[in-house]
Amino acid sequence: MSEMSRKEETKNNLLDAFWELYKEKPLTKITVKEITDKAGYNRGTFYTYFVDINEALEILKASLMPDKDMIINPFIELKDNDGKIIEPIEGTNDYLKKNGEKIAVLLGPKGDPGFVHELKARLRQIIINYAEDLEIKEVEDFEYVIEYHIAGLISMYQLWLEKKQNIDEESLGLVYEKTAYDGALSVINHMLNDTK
Amino acid sequence: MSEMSRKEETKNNLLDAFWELYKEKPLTKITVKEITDKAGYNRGTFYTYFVDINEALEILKASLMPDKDMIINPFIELKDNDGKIIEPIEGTNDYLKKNGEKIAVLLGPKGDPGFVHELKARLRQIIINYAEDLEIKEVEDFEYVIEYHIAGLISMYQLWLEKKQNIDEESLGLVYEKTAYDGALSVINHMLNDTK
DNA sequence: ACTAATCCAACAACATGTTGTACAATGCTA
DNA sequence: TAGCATTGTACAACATGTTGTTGGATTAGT
Repeated sequence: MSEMSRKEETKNNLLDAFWELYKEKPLTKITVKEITDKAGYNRGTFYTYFVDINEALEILKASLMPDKDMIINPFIELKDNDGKIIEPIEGTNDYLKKNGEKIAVLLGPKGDPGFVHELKARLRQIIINYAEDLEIKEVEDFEYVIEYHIAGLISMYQLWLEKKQNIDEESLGLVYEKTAYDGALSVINHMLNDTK
Repeated sequence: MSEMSRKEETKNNLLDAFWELYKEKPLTKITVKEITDKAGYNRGTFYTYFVDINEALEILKASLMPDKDMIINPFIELKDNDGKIIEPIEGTNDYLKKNGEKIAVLLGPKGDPGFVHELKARLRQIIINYAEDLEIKEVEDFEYVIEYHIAGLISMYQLWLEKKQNIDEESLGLVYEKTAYDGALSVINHMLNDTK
């Protein structure tokens, strides 16, 4: 572990305690006293670091936001003009390894819609910037396709976590690829017609 | 307007007032007093109808949940074995017309993740029931494809509302169809390669 | 190196606000 | 006018946000 001032340490302890509670119950039921009790501080101390509980959550969310330079790859496989998949950006996997559990909670049914919203907006922006470099024409339309795909992907991943990984990662990957490249409705119709 | 008992009317007034506040600020900052002041009742009256603010939200959410017999169509166009699109269910449009604004808020960045989760789960279940009647094989895989599509569609719709309908409904419909039938990544790659 | 001045994280205590409940008094409406 | 719906009021329990104090660490002066 790296050096840490007392200030930083206390703040982290408070955030950790808050997170433990956040995993268990809705924001409305969490009190400052609970947080500080759990972290082992006086209630007043909380207010030297945060103006209220909401701010604590905002700080947590911000710390989980990916940098601009990360994360493209697990969400979308961009290909260049020759059809070659653009290489994943370094650090993405570390990011997910470190924050995956928390992110899963925020994406889940007790999670935070603001987080999901911001996350999607960022990913969209990253991809759109890339597209603008290529002087793409139908930018508005493009944005909607991206949105559809990002949301679908996040949600698929979230469902997988919720179902306790009931299928293995490879299978999920295959389903994902088929869906994303052939079209969800095509795949569905195909599956339906296979039955007869 | 239809007949309404005093009791129903009061309850509705309280729910309306709550909704006005909910649109503006997070649940944690809303107090019972604010609600009853806005609705013009005594604070105690609130407690004859709800045990707490959370319950008020739950009731609101429940009132916006689509019946089992509705809503398939705007989210997915199921086709039968001959490729004919199954007819939309009656009442779906009325439902969206009446509740669209509220639903948009609940799906949005200040919305409720539980609502989104429940909504997706219901839609998934409706479709899966349908699929099981047809004795479909790969049920697990099927579920993920559905999830991807529903989430993508909801999110696309939500973005459209957020962008104040910056493209017209027909265009959105076209983008949607192309994406859902040809695959988001295929469409994206196609758009990118069109630039050069 | 020793002391004094300063800083500042953490705390206890306080004032104020909110919650949930109770119950008698008042107002509507059928 | 009888029966509910709503009000007004009060209360205990708890939560919030602020203030002034304490004591250990950090810095500055000699």
